Amino acid sequence: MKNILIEKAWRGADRCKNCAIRHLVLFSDLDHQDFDRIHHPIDDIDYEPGSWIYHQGDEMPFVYTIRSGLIKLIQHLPNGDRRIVRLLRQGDLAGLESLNGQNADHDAVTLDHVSVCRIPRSVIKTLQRDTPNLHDALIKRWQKALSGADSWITKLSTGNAKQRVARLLLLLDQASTDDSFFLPTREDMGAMLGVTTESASKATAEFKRQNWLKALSHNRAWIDTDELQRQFD
Amino acid sequence: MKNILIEKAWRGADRCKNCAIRHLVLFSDLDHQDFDRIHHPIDDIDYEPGSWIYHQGDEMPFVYTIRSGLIKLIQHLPNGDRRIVRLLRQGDLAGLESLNGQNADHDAVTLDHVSVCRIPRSVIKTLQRDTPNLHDALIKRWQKALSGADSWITKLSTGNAKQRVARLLLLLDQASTDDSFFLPTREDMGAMLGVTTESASKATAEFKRQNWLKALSHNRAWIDTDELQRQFD
DNA sequence: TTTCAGCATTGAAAATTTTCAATTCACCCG
DNA sequence: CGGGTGAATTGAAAATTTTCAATGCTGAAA
Repeated sequence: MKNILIEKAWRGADRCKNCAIRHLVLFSDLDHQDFDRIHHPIDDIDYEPGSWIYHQGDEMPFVYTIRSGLIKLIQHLPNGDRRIVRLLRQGDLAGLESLNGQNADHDAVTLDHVSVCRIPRSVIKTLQRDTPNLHDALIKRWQKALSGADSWITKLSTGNAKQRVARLLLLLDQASTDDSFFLPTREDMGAMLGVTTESASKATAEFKRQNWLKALSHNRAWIDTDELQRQFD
Repeated sequence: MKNILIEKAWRGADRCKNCAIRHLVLFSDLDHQDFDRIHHPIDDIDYEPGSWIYHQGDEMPFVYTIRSGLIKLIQHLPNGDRRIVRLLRQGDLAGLESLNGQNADHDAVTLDHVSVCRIPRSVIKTLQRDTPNLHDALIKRWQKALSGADSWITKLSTGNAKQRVARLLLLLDQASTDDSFFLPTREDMGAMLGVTTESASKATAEFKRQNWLKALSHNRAWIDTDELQRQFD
């Protein structure tokens, strides 16, 4: 049994070396020698849309590199209110707080089909001791998460409902590689913006009427970025 | 001239060794040998209330450990709107983004009398190469900043104006060591909560009428935490 | 093809927030 | 002690958002 696990571990680290998106993920700067230090299984996992990766309060033995797809981080208030506080996409890390031994700060829920690479905390800890490159990579993730959180406050939690929806659409569009982008449900939009589902819907519908937003296939949309920017900046 | 600077540098590092709040600041885990690596001046600086420590967009050659006092981080939107996105207090780091070579993400403005310890980025970079302890300390600061940002979103940017004001007061009270706490201006409260100055004022005044909030000396207040929690949680 | 379930949209009334214009308050200064 | 200044508070009207209920739309299942 032990052998099987170790075998799996090595396969895991080997996969990392040849990972197609390695330049985007956590191990981009490691060299071959570094990989040889990894003695714990790193697994690729796929999730259906709407899957819970972990729950707020869970113990966190893993950190997750997102290979593809979109994840929402939900935080609950004692009174039952909840906000989506961040979206994670390719190259981001979910469960950063595990590295400090903390329990999960959020629910992590997939918005579409998501593929992650699940890394035991112990692997990070081990590598951290000897590979400065990993430090830098981690610091960069932390920095990115933090500036994401800041702009979530200034862009998505400030101004009236239409402004917020416009800024959310612009952010989603900007983060997308092609010219369409993921359009969340109105309920999720509301939870991101701190407004009701109906308010999110009213703003969205208004933008559609103005032809500033066009729904394409399921969950995908296009926007007139210039016009939205001009109107709501 | 060079000698003067180096002399100053040694004095700086020496001060750190004997710093009264060293357990709270960035260098808590360094040993004597580590301090000997510091060859750049670390200065103690005091600021009057309302001083700008740096401006959004500034190049950032320093990171600042807060020894005492309270700092607001302000972020501006292109349209001129602005939000206070975080408060920093003893032991927190301002200008984290400097460590990635980025320009300042915020204005940092003192709310009361503030004393900081200004550390050149180069010192951190140098120490980082050789002292794993500093890594951990940095990671912890980042983690704290991030979870602060998250709860800013869920607690201070969600719900109606009264709820937000109540949660802000509870946070300020909780962070305080004695039984009074720093009560910001209504304008700053508004900028923290994403509501107008008047809305912040109306909620605050209402709490005073209910005797859930009492203004003490200038800028200091007391709250009935149980009652505020029960009412607005 | 029809039906159904789950979103999305809409409308109207109620509630909240903003806006704008006074006051009022607290404190500093001469 | 009186005046003056900046912040805080208040009130009323306008604007926005929520609430609640109804209706529409779309894709998947039968």
